[in-house]
Amino acid sequence: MFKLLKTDGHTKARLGQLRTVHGVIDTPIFMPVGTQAAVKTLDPRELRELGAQIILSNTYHLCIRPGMEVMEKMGGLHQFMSWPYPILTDSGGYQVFSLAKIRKIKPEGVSFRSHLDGTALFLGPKEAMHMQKVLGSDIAMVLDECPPHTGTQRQLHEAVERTIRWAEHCRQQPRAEGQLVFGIVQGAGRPELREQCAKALVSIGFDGYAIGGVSVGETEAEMMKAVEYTEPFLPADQARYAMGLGTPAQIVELVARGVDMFDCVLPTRIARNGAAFTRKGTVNIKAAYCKTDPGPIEEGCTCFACRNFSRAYLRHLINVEEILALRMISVHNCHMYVQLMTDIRRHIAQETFAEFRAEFARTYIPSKNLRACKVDAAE
RNA sequence: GGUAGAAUACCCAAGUGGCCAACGGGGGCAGACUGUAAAUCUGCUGGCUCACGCCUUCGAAGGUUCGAAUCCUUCUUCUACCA
Repeated sequence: MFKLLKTDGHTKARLGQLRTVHGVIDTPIFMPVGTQAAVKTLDPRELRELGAQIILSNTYHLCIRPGMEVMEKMGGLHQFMSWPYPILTDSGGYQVFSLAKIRKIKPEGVSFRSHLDGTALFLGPKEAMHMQKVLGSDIAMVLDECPPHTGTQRQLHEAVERTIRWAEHCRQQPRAEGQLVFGIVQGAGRPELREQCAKALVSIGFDGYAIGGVSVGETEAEMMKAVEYTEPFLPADQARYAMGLGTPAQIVELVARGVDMFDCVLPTRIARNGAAFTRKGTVNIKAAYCKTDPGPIEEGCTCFACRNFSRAYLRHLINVEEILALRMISVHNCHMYVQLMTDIRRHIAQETFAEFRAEFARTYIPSKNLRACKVDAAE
């Protein structure tokens, strides 16, 4: 259950705690993504050392491999992956949208084919909740429909209607002991749909509310708008979770808009592609200028990678394709995200969050792509 | 000493008269990545403008031809075999 400890005086930022079966987590919080029962390249000890309190995993992927029979026999996800701390599982709604090409949406769920071997699968509210019960996650997500943000008004409206209906069904399903269930607000960039969806979910009543349908190809400005259209309709005494977001700068902005929970593949994915997040922006460790750079990824960082290795060494490891490079940059990036959240919480507690936000916006240089979004936002 | 073969951009390597500034790899450089089908994907990689275009390249020097990396001559270097 969520406990709101403090609300920032100048922004909508909140300080809170969410009690789950496997422990209490502090919000605002970042959840590293462990889609297939592993945060790519990192082991539980490393995750714990860098400060991760909760991780995310994915029902769709675990359903395909190893399958729920295995998960059940192995005693659930925590035991299987040796992570005795909180876990949030996504329902698989996003995967159905993002990778199942041949899919048929029906009132009772989605039939589609596995991206691996084409096996015919069916995922409905009942299946999604049952699998998450088997997994034994601390927080289960309802099955939602996440349409492309470019959808027509009618498509988006239907997706919202279906998402609400499925949410009702999910709510009625049996769940694991103490498992929290979060509803997911859809509605793309349409204020009226966001409002409709949020209100309907709140009236059903969930343990927390997620804002979905973001980071699906829209601009940063549109993404912020989607959150702004949704947040006012979410209860203040419940956790709000922005699904799949975001960059460090976006997270700071979203916290200021009242979001408590985040997950994003960027820190781990970008790490494997040779780039690191710092408080000043991303650093491409592959880049030539790191060739003889004796400094750490980020000056002053206390993560294992920065305490021990130079950029020059990490760049070398990338060049010769040593796996250690991917692990160390993943350690750093996750540490950076987790540490950012710790700082955010401290600043909210000390009433200095507004200043922190302004300073961050001033000093963090986003990538070119995101800079384009900033220009977009200014218009 | 003789015979045969080979020399292509940073490296390997295709190309054997015009469609060649030259396939494809590698390497190098740059960019992308947002509820992970991602240790992935995309672009650039002779020079100048960096658009069109122009200029200099395929061991070296000559030659044949309207036109040569491609044909001929000589030279240089390397490889294999024979002495």
